[in-house]
Amino acid sequence: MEYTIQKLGQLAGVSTRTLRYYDEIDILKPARINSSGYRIYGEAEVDRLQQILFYKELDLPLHQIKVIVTSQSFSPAEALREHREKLLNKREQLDRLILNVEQTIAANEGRITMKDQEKFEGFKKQMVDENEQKFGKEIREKYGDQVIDQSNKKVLSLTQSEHDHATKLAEEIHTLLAEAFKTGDPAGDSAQKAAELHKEWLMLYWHEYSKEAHANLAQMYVDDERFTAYYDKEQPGTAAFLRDAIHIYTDSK
Amino acid sequence: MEYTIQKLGQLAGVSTRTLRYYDEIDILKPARINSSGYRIYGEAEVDRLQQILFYKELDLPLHQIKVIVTSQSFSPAEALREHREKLLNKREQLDRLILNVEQTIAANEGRITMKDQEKFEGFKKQMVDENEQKFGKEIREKYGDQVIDQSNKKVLSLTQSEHDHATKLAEEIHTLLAEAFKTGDPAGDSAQKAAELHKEWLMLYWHEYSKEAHANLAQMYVDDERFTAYYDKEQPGTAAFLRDAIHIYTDSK
DNA sequence: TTATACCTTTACGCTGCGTGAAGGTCAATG
DNA sequence: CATTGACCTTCACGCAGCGTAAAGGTATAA
Repeated sequence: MEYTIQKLGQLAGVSTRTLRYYDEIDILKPARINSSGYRIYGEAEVDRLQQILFYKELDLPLHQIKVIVTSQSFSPAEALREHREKLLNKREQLDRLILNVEQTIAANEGRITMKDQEKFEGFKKQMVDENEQKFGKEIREKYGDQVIDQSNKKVLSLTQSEHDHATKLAEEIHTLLAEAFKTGDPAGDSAQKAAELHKEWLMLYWHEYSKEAHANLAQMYVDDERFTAYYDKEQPGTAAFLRDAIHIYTDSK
Repeated sequence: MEYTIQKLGQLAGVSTRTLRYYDEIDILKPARINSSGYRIYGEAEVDRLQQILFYKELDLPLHQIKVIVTSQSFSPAEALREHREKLLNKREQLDRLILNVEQTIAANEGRITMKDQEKFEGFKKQMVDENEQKFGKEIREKYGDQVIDQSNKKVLSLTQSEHDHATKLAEEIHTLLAEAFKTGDPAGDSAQKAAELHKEWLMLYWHEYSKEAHANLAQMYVDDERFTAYYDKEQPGTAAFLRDAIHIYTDSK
């Protein structure tokens, strides 16, 4: 059985333009060209087109489909698994997006309040930027680009309620820490509670938690004067106290 | 505070190319152009850019964002709600896709078995095409384009297991119907069971079920010789019998 | 003065076709 | 036999949202 371009198109449910395009990008060539220059397709081409359409339904890009169908020895399993990962990521992202859209609708009938949403968005970006400027190079050297990029991405993808949560946590930590500092005991209840909240706070920004990283960060609070200044603002010695509390906390777990 | 293009880009986390593009499509114009032809942005532009980026995070297309930010009176709520619908559809589609990919991986280590998958895909398309050719015009006139397009889309998006299910159902219906026909009683147990299975089968292809539509279809089985031929193939009178059974079934519900 | 880091416009590239335009071919019809 | 209509062909632009040169002007510090 032989098919002209339109016949094949009808059979498979694709346009003639699509078939010409597939010819152009060498993913499906006609079996032969007749004396008038018409494209003639045979059974083999029908089979191949069906393969192509099958993978296309799985939303694979054509250049990948090309690899799969042109090298018959190639195993599509790995490509599909990889593709599956991408789809899962896409869905996660989509879920976040939907949540954000819904929150926006609910909050303001869709209108951004300059005082809130905008500041919020601006704030997140500013935060990432500031962090980059302040600590970018050294932290990137220490932890590698990937870790930092992931963290930045996580910050930017925080929803407003998550961000509010982080802010509240930071306040609680501050209060608790001031209280604990008075007792002078980094192993005490309030100090340990502060360390735990600090871990919770961290997990909003880091994509994975480890005791070691947490302990390291605590040490950095003392080593780096920019951090020290932040924590010692009201009570000198608070940064060191927090470090001790965190170290006791991470050791005890 | 005034910003050059790069400053603004850094502040907001977008490329200079993006800002030039936004200028080009009239979505964000600089406050002024200085004597050297440089774009100079002010606070108002920062605000506007933040709005734009906010909506962009919600994945709205730029032309829609343009409408929202250029007409300050316009309420974004409806646009967002509409957008939300699209996102939800997208997620549904994505879920189907993931399921299909996973099934494919599980079934064959990703390789298509020509005898199964291909036939399957081909079959679905053939089915839709055949239906279009046979009944397209009259059914479209009767039920409207939308209903038919939706139904066709649903058929094409069936997963293999759903399709297998449909096939099994069709077989069961046939067997049951032949059995019931012998009793001659369309209100009997087996005939009513057949009608119920027929409803279940239908719901795989129709995007919504109604008793009226089901009853109408049953009548069509008798009125239209193409259907009648199909059901009466082994036992003349089966189509009418099925119609009666379905009518009793839909009336009793 | 020169290096370097900015800035400008212009324009092609990417994906997967849809949609003409301009022009041949084939089969049936007046 | 010429015309009609339904095919076919090859360009080639358009779509979204920029990335990425290329080619050249400008600001600033060494």
